[in-house]
Amino acid sequence: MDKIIYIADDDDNIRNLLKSFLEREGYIIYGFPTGDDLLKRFITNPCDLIILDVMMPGRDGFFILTEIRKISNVPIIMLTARDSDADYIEGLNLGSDDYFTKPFSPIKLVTKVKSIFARLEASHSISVDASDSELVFADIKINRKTKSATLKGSELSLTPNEYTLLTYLMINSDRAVPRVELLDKIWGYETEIETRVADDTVKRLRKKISDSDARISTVWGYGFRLTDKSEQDSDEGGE
Amino acid sequence: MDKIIYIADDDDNIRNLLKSFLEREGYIIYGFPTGDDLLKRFITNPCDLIILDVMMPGRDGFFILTEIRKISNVPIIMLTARDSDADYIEGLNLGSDDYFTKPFSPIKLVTKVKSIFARLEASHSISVDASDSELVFADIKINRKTKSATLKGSELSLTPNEYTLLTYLMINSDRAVPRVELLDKIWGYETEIETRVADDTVKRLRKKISDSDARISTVWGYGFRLTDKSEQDSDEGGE
DNA sequence: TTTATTTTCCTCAATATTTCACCAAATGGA
DNA sequence: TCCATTTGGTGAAATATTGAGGAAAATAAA
Repeated sequence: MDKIIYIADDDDNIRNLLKSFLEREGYIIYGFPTGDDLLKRFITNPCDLIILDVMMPGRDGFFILTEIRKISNVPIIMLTARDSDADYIEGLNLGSDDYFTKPFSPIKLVTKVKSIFARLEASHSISVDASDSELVFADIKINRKTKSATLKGSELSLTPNEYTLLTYLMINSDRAVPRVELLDKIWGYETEIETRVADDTVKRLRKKISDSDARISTVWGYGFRLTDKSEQDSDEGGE
Repeated sequence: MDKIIYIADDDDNIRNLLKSFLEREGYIIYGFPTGDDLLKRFITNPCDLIILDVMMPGRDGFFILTEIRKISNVPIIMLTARDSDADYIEGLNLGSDDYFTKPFSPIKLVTKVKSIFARLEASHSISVDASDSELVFADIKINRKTKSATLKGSELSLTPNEYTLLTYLMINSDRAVPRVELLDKIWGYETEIETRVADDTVKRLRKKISDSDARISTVWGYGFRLTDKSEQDSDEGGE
């Protein structure tokens, strides 16, 4: 019911325009001036649909689209000022659900949004957002709606950075995450900056989840990876 | 059912023409000679639809349109003597729902008005009174029809802002609500403004519901969330 | 108008969080 | 083995966020 939609567009007018039209339909809208802002927020607070402008300061809509597609299959609608087939194809290939060329009719976009949700409902995929809102790894659970994390059922009190970092590691628990990627996604450092903030946060996080079966293991010279103690016994308690 | 429509146009003939056509459809019509008059009235007495002439003495229709859009999503139809694409685009971008160029057919305008209302009805939008008129969380009840709140059965006397804030938190009791969302939805601040009015209202509200099982807990660096003292151990939201 | 109520602003204090500096320990390569 | 580099630990400094009290401003009521 309360579908949440994120919009990234550097043009305030467009953002507010879409916002007012979509809010009138009962959706909850958040606007972001850049795709990076949206992406960062999406990691900790997934939404039900995304509207992305292609031309934006910072990294463009196609880049953000691919980044989001790595971690979610949330419906994405692209907006562009240009009207070339190449763009259209690229957007669709990268995984966008639809494509609007500016200037566009807000009414039509609203209609599209509604039809996307209707399609999802129809395919009775048991509430798309529900599956996204809870993350589980070993004995750790994260409820992204309430922004809370629990370890063996009891509340883990995490700070904002710790929460975001753990969330990101859990989304990507199938791979090792490079340190620069964490600095990019969580701290927004796009260039290589000499900083150990990520290590600091990992350090504190490790302390807080020390009772867990999950651990944040170091990938030397690269980054970190979530691992599960109980699945490690191949070379420990083997005998 | 009795939809109220405001019309701003400096031309008496147009106003009366539209008035008679729309009244014949059962709508209640108020005419204003300038957009400023309409805006002033709208602030205290919102209506269900607005028809705005672009060319008017005082501030023009586009200006009034943006002003209204800051505070409301009410459908707006623009009228203009000019017939340029630029106008059309600007009107749509600023958030008008449709656009008529003088001279226009009153019949078509009536049709448009009806279709706008039909669309709103169809989208079963979460109009304030639509779904649940009564909200309950722990020992707090809110009756949205009478705009009253009770705690363990006895009347809670809330000020307008407190009432709105509590209502919003109760509607969204399944999730943490960011501060910016409150500022947007309740105070209408679209951009990020350095203000602590939300905290102030939360402060006063907390004092008033201090005897309740419900509490407004802060989500550090993010916002607030309604929680229930009596079920602190496991708080898995349904969705 | 005056008065009462409500809202916002302001400042300070109390916390919570993040970052940094320094050094010890661990790692991988020659 | 040594050496350069990376990582982890401790603790303290620098930042940020929130809460409380009360004053000022705005709003509504009388």
